[in-house]
Amino acid sequence: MSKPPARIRLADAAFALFDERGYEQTTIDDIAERAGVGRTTFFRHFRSKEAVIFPDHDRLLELIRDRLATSSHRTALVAVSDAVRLVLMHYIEEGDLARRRYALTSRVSALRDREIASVARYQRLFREFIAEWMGDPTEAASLRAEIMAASVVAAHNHVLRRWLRGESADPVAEVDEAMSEVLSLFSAPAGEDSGRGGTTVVAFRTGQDLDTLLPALRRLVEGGTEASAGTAGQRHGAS
Amino acid sequence: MSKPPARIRLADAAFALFDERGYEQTTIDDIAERAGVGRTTFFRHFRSKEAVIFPDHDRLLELIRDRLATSSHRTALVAVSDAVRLVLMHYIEEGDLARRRYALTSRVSALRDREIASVARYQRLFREFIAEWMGDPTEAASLRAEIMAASVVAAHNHVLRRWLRGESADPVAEVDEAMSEVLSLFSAPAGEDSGRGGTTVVAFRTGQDLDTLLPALRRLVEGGTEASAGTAGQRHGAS
DNA sequence: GATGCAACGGTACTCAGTACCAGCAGGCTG
DNA sequence: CAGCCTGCTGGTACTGAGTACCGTTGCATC
Repeated sequence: MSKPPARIRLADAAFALFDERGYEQTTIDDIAERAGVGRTTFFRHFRSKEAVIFPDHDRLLELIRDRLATSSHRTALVAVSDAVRLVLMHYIEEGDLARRRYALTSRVSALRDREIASVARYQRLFREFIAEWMGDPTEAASLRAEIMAASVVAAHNHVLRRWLRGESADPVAEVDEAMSEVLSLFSAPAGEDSGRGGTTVVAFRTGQDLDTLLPALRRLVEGGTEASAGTAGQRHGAS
Repeated sequence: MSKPPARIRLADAAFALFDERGYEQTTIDDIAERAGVGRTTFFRHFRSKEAVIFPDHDRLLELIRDRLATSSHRTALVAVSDAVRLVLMHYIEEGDLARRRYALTSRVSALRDREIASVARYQRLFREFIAEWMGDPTEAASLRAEIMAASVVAAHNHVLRRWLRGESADPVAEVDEAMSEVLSLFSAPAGEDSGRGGTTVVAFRTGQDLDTLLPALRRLVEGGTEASAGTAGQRHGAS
């Protein structure tokens, strides 16, 4: 029975001790001692005490970056909502470990903050990707990119946390659903793939009744391209 | 010329030293020494080194909580997008101090993480408020609350950061615009305040042409309440 | 056997944060 | 005036995270 490598022993010892006495009550010396290694060895394998719990967020971030770089989706939002699945998959593969980590981060605010900071890095990556993809440097587009990224991340986190709490049997299906919810939020009122025979109706409110604005509606539908939306109502955002 | 209180002197000294040598290169002893007080006094006024830079996030959070508790808006989203203005106002009142802090948080990742954690607390508050307000414990509603909170916060941060970077002359007007952008995202396809004489058109795509679905449209508009949306198209989310 | 290399353990240090104790000014009461 | 309480202060000593450096051991290679 050869001992498992030090890195594994350290992680195991850390989780065990965190469970037994709590995070703050456990020192690096405690962990190293239980793992049967020196204190120095701990820091050789993990940059910090927190890093034992979040080992490969950096790697995951790189994975996502690659996925985005090589993705060929029709819209930036689809590409992003595809890439974010990598995170979910990663957690699911970790299985029980991810849940133990969740139990810890729920109790220890320092760890929760650290987790949040990691998530913010994904979100930033997404925001930059979307903004670049849109190639529209206006303020409105930039705002929209920000909201899109935030929505995707929020939806993902929602599903992830449900799964971590054991409230979801099929997180993959749920994340699909959540992403389509997000996509529908931002689906452009007109344009995109219009002119393929269907009808796209723009959502708006107006003081006029239906018959009054019907001509404008008809003009919009038959016009095909987005062009003259001014007559029918004020447009919000959207490409 | 009597000296300003220790708390002020400490904050001034801290900012000055952070600018001169950087955040990590400045020790608490340095700050205390320049402020002309003992090390102990520093920790009496600020819980930690980071807290010198983010003095009153807790107070602000309470302010927002109160605002939400006493607000009487028509929808949760309006209440939240109103409450988030408190944050913007607070920063604007701080003026140049807020900008110096921003310059610091941009460079020092530890501070950036801390800032992000604070923002996450607002977002959580908003999420809980919206979820409670909706009173709908279903999964879909919970997801929607999460996305709403994230969108409001993202929109706010976008405007705030623009102002902090000196790119915005009128952040108050911009935040109004940004919030109305968010509101329009989530404006319910039907219902809410219909039947008051205006017209609310539902956004959807369909394979049929406009004339075919016009009767259904008309029925929706005249029906007043939300009821039979099924005939016209598939509905997404919403109350 | 000599060489290079990778992982390890130990010591000593800096610095953030905590705990505890002691001084000192001002206001209040007897 | 004396005594006392209170708020603010400074000092000292401690714990624990994280860093730097050095010496050792084990192992493979030439």
